[in-house]
Order: sequence, then C-alpha cells, then structure tokens
Amino acid sequence: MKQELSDQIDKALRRLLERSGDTEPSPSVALDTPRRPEHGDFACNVAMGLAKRLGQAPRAIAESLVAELGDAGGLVESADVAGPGFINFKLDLSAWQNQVPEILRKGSLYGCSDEGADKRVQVEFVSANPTGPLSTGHGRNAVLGDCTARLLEKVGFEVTREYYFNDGGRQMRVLGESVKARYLERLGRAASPSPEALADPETAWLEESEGLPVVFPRDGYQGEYIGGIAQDLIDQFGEGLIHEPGDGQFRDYAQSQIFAEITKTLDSIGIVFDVNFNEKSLYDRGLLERTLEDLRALGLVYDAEGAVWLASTKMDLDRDRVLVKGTGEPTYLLPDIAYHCDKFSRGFDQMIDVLGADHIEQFPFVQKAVAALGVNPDQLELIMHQFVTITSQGEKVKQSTRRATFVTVDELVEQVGSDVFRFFMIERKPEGHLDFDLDLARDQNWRKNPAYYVQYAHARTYGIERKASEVGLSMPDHDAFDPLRLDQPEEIQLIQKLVGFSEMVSRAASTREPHHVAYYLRELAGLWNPYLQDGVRHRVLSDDAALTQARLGLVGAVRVVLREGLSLLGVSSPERM
RNA sequence: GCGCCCGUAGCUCAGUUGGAUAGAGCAUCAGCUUGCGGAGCUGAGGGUCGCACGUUCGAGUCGUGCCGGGCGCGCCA
Repeated sequence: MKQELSDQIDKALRRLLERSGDTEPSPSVALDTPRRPEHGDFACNVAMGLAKRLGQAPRAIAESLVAELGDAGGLVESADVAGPGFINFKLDLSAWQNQVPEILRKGSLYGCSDEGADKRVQVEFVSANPTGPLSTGHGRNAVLGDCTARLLEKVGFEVTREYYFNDGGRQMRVLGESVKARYLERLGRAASPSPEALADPETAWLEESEGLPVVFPRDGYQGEYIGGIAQDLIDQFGEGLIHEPGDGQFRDYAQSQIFAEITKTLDSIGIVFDVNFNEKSLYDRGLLERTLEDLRALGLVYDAEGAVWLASTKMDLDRDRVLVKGTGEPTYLLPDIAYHCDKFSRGFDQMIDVLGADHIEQFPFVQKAVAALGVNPDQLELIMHQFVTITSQGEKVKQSTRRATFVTVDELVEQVGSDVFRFFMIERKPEGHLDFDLDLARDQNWRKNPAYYVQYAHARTYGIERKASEVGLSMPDHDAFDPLRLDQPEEIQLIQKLVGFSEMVSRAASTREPHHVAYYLRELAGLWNPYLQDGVRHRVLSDDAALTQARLGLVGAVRVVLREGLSLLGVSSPERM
C-alpha cells in the first residue's frame, strides 16, 4: 500500500520534472510514517531535497506535486503541504480496512517477499569449540544467528545454517589432557592441583602432592563436566586407559560427548544445523596446503623467525599474522581462511558470520585473505554482537570462563524456558550489550514479562474463538465479512500496525537486525491487549452479527501477524496459557 | 598506547537512506474499574540524547576532538 503510493508519487514527480525540462534522474521517493497522527498516514520530504536543484521554494514544489498527483486513483483522501515542505498524505480509510481480509488470505505467507529469490545464503553461527557447555554468550550468538536465518528465509533466501568447530589444534589436546588428569585423579594415580593454584595463574604449580604427580594442565578446563566425562571412561574401561595419551581416546571421547551435549542444548531452544563442519576435514582434503600455496603465489606469504607469515600489512591491516607456527602446526587463522574459501566454492551468494565481540579482530584478516583469493568481500559479511551480562536482584552475576563458573544456556533455559530465553536474547540490537534480567525473565506475570505479554496477546485470539464457538460462531473466511465495519480509531490503528509488518520484516532482514521483530511484536501486543480489555467500546462478540463477523476477521488477522512474528523469533504461539 | 563497539527518562532499552513537539517497558504518583482471561483501564511527572565544535533548510542520527564504560591487540581459539 505504501509502495503503491510511493510509485504514484514517483510517476507524478517524473511528469513534473519532464515538463520543466529537467533531464537529470528523478530522485527516489521515500515515505515515512510520521510520529504525530495529525501529520497523516505517510509523509514525503522529496520537495525539500529538490529545492536547490529546481531553484524554487520547497513548499511551491510540494504544491505542484500534490496537484500533479491528484487522488492517486482513489488511494489518497488528502494531501497537505506542511512545515518547511513536507507533503502529508492521509489515505482513504477503506484502503486500510481492505487489508484485513488480505492478511487473512495470505495467512502464513503474509510478510513474505521475494527479495532473496534464487539466492543461497549461508549463516555460520555458534561455532563454539566442543570444550564445554554453551555459555550465555554462545546462547546469544545462537539465537541471533537462527533468527537472522529465519528472517532471510521469510524474504525468500535459501538458507544453510552451519556450525564450524576446531578439532585439529591445541585446544582439543588440552581438553583431552584435562580429562585424562581427572581420570587419573579419580583412580588415585594423580593428585589434583591446589584450589589456590587453579584460581590464580600466579600461584606456584606443584609437580607433585602427597606422593602423587599433578598432571592436570596449567591451562586445563576446570569445569565439573570434565570429571563427569572422566567418570564415564572409568565406568567403561576401568584402569584400561592409564597408558593412553591424552590426545587419543580421552580427547575423542570428550569431544564427541561435549558436542552431543551442545547439540542437545541447541535442540532444546529450537536450533538445528544443516551442516556441522569440522576443521579436521580441511586437513584431510589438503585444503590448508592449497590455501597456503595460493596465498604464496600471490606474494602474500613469507617465512620469518621459523614461522610462516601472512603479509596482512600488504592488505591494509595493521600487522602481519602467523599462519604456520615454528612447530609446523598451523594457527587457527590458516584453517579459518581455508574454511571460508571452501564455503565460497560451495556456491553461496552470500556468507554471514555471527561472531562475539572477542572474535571480531579475527574477521578482517579472514575477509582480506579470502578477498585476495578471489571472493568479493561484500559477499562475506559479519554480524558482531557484544556480550551478555546477567542481572538478578539488582546485581550482576559474576562469570568466568577460565574457572567455568559461567552461567550455561542449559541452566538459563531450565529456569525460564526456551521461549523466554529466546525472546530476551533477541530483544537487543546485536552490537549493544545485553543485560539479561533474570528476575523479569522468571516472572510469570504476563503483564510484566514481555515474552509472555506477546504470547498472551496471541492466546487471547483463541480465547475469543472459544468464546465465539459457545454461541455457534466460527472464525470467518477472508471474504466472509465486511472490513468497512472496522471503523473505530483503535481498529484503524491496529490495522495500520498489522500492515506495517511486511516492511518491518524486510528491513530487519536486510539490516540483519532481528530485534526489530521483538519490538514490533511488543508494540502490536501493546495495541491488541488494551483493545480487548476495553470490552465496552468495541466488544468483539456483540448483538450486531455483521459487526461481530468483521471483528472476528480482525481477530484472525491479528493472530496471523502475531504467529508469524513469533515464529520469526522461534518463539511458540500458544493457544492458551 | 592503538583498533572496534557502546553512551538517550530513576532502571533496561527502541529510535527506519538526516525530518516536524525524542518514544516503549519496568519503577513512581493520581483517578477510574470487578473484567470476552488471572487484577486491569486512563492519565501524569520524569530528558542540556556523555561534552564541544563542525557539515545544512533541518542532527539523537553524519564528521572531527575530548570524557566515560566494554572488548580486542599471542607462534591461544
């Protein structure tokens, strides 16, 4: 509808410019929705931008444009020139009202578009290495990536969700050694390091204690889950693994166990990946060597100090980076570059990496290197997000990765459920900090907890349907009511909000900002809940049969939009609460 | 020290290529209300948009400099 008006204005503007002998390209017409209702339904500022070019007063240009436009084929009720040169449009009420059956007709397709038609996009997210349970930061990353993927699907892209993890390097070896240490401790063949030493890197690290060697690695993983994995191995193998190296079965078993746990966690919040891509497969296919050779052929690689370096300063970056260590082992950077080349070779039109703030430094190196190897840098984009803090009783909950005292996704989901978890995690724009208010998240009061507030708004559409069925009424089809009966100001306002859904989806998808969906839903619910509450002025079920049908039509349209919006967030749409 | 992100109401945060008198939720206060669904409805107060300068018809939004907070700056990932 907005598009239709915008097109009409565009045509009128072209006619106007042509007549005045102006041959330059016509400026694009932008409409925005004014904050103040007396400024109409849509406002246009194109006249102000043309003032200089045409050498006329903006208001005069606006007047001519209004005259040229006429009533835009019955769409416009009034067009007024206001302020410094705005044109304020008020649409005919029926233009709004007739959208209600349209929403019902489209149903779950409402809000969809073809912006991404025939395009394949890959979203890489979570990508936590399987060394422990997912933290809240990973949780935010997971929800952000998944909601972005859902938005892209909504606007027509073919989306691949992918999880990449490093299983070739040092980190996994330390994991294996950590498990082996706990294994030996539990069998009475090794001693645990002192708690003081574990807590503080500066404290002396004993080689042995009470006659037993201390084998736990200095930078090992201290979480309790490591002991659990060790216990599993004792239950299975007894003492049979005491001569097994840490990076053998210990590592393999720990990795597969932890990865299975991570998968389970993600599943519990409705996230399933299409591809789990492991670093090792890059080694197996010889892609590291090939990437290195390709970069070397471009003169972007050199040897120094016993290591192999990426000449990133030649690519406008502030320093060079090591690709292969003196030990002959690659750093994580080389596989990362090889991985992104592999992505590209799989034919995606667009690749999106979702990364936490602690990893963004890495991104430019990968992007530049991959660009040197022939990928258009615009095809590889980054969604960066800041960290999560958890607040309860007005105090921040302290977290430490090193000591594994962080709050896990599992713990949070157990307390508040998947729906609230996801809603809270997506509510903030990615680049801002996210303060997770645990008390509010736990609050069952629908009026206070925004997640429930929106879900409740949806459930109420079913409450009304149930009530209606008691008097033999059912929800009308899209052509079985007269939308012109929806003429109360609150109803028009609701309809305008419903109509704005598509534009919001399109914008959220193109800017990769799913938090707009959450805000939109809160606003819609903020109109809908009070509308229902005021059962005097506009009761849905009344003695007026035709009016009742029309309002049930509105109930249906609101239901469609709430359901579609919630589904973009991966939050359920309950029929009762 | 250098790089990136953030700074908007008491708190947590929105703010659509720069648009008209800066918004929401929570909290506070006042009045109404006994419900198509669990207490609700209506209204009010609350702001030098971190500070300064600049760009222009117009700046919360763009540029520069400063202040404050977070993250990063490894042959760790």
